[in-house]
Amino acid sequence: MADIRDVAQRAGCSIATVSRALNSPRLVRPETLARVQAAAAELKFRPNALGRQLRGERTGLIGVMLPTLGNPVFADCLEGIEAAIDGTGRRLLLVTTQYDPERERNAIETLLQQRVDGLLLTLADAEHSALLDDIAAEGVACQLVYNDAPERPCVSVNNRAAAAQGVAMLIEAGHRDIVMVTGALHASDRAKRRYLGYGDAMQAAGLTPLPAFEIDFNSGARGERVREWLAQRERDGARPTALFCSNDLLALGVMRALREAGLRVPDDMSVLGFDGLGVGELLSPTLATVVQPSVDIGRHAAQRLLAQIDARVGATPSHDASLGHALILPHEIRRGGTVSAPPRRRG
Amino acid sequence: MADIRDVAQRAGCSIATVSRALNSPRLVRPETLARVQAAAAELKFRPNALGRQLRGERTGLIGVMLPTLGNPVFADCLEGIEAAIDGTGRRLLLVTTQYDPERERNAIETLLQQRVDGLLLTLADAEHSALLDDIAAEGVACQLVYNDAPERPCVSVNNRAAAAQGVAMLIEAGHRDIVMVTGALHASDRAKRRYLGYGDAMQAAGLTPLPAFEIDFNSGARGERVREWLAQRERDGARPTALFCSNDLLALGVMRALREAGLRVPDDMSVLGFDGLGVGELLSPTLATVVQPSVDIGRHAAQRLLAQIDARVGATPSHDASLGHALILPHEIRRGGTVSAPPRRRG
DNA sequence: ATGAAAGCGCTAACAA
DNA sequence: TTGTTAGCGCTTTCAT
Repeated sequence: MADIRDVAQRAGCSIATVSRALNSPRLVRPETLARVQAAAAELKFRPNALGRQLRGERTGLIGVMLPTLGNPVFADCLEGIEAAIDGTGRRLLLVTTQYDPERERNAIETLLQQRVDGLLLTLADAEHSALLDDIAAEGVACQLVYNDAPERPCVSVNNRAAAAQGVAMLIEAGHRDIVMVTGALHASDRAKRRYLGYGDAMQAAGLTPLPAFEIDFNSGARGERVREWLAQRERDGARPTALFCSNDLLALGVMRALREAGLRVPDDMSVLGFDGLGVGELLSPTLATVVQPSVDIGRHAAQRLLAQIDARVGATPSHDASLGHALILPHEIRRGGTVSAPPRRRG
Repeated sequence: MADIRDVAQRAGCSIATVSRALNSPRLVRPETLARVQAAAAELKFRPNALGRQLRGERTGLIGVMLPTLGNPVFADCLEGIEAAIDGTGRRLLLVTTQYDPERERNAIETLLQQRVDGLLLTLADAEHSALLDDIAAEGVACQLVYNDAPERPCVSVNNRAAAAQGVAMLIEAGHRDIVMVTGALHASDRAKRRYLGYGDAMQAAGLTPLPAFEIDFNSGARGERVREWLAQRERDGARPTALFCSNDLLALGVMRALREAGLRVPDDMSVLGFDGLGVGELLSPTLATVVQPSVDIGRHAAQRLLAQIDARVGATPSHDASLGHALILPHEIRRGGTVSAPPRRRG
């Protein structure tokens, strides 16, 4: 593989000139430029980014850490990120963590070793993460994605308020027995906030919040679990009329379980999701959900990160103060076919 | 940021010893090792991967290029890739191309400049891509993903046979008027092969293959297009009874358009997809589709790539000959609720 | 078991 | 406008 020296030799100039010809063509005489370009082409010279990165101040690398790509909400966000960095000459280093805090630690360390210019992270729990302070201390640009930690640089929706609004919509539709279904609550700060929002809405309507129904997100036997739980509630005469699922994927799984249990949505049970996955609109009935602008979340986070990185040039740390706090994007309630008035009371 | 020299100084040894302590601890006296580790910890030393990569033979970087993450089929594949490289100490450099051949060129060039050890690619059209020969000539390990190019190193299903089998299933169900719906045919070699498979199945049953109905995948007004087309066919008295969509996402969009046009699936029109997206099983009716093992495709491709990379150590090029051809994974027909017998003939 | 020294490929002063 | 040169941080012979 030809290196810059080979090109210099072939073009009959010094390596400095080659470097200039490639990076600042205007600093070199047209004739020389042409010779260099010709030489480079003939030798199929491909600049080694590592050399440049090692030397320079920036690598052009952005580290992205997400829980999983199996949930389209994150894939969508990543599309937004890609869109934002497109044309900036940056590249993405991607890691997924499967919601595992230890993997989060390792991943970040790895990204930092690669000397990324900045980090875009979704953490399992942003509140209790000492990682963030470390990162801040390193002086590496960083934006959280989806985590809404008021005091941190992040881009998200207001999960609590959004959830509350969604549940309020259920209440308005006439529901009083509403249960929130979620993955392991301790594993996600977003789920926790959404549960708080659920509580807010219930109380605001004079209703008593019920304990969340937690099901292991990774378990294959989710349907089974849901059916058991339903049967149990049935026996207790306490079957809810509406389910608020902490995310759309979960909602889809729950709906399937309901179907298998012989319950119709929304006639026997209303279902509300959270995320606003595109597929939700393609179903029939369409999935009612709290929509967060995933692509925009990614896009904005990336834009803020880039601004933060650029600001680091000779700017005082306080200069990017505006990027140091949360950017809360608007959510939206998507009324869908999976929510209707509750069935008339049995008995 | 502390560098290896700082650590050496603090530990009272040379930088060579620090390097050894970090990379081959057994080559250094336990006492020295301890001192180095202590020094590294105290200084929060973080090895600079760029230095190592520039010096060494390998970067540990894998370049991944996919059309989009908006289609879960690729996100799933990426999950498989991640799973395969997990624990190997490699990192992923990710780029999406939106099916744009020019972006493909640039992306690959970029990845090569970063000196990735290997490439995992899904190309718009693998057959007519000179890129691949270039890459092969560079001596960079490379596996195609999803593209089934018999003579290339790739991992995929047999798109033609799989499509034929899916269409055969429609025929068995009693359909004779079957149209294939697809994005721009010229933009994807997979769509082309699936159309060939459609033709195979039709002819095998003594039926005449019909021209494909191509709709712009990126257009927002897809529903409108579908409705127009349907109306047209209606006027001609040639409305098909079944639609074979070249992928599941398209199938979902088409189903929505059908619904909006007042047609019921499967009562008025059967729909068959291709991909086997997980969400397809959650719908009701469940989406009938030709399932490809996306996660496994990714996983296998990554595994083969790693093997190829490892083989490059002092092995003759012919050694990885076994990785130089296609790996065709089994597909599967998922019978779903969106396919039934055709409605009785009108009139 | 450890150290000295030579680069990996590139950029950016500094000189000319 | 161009060339010389000194590294960026690390690994790896080759000595000791």
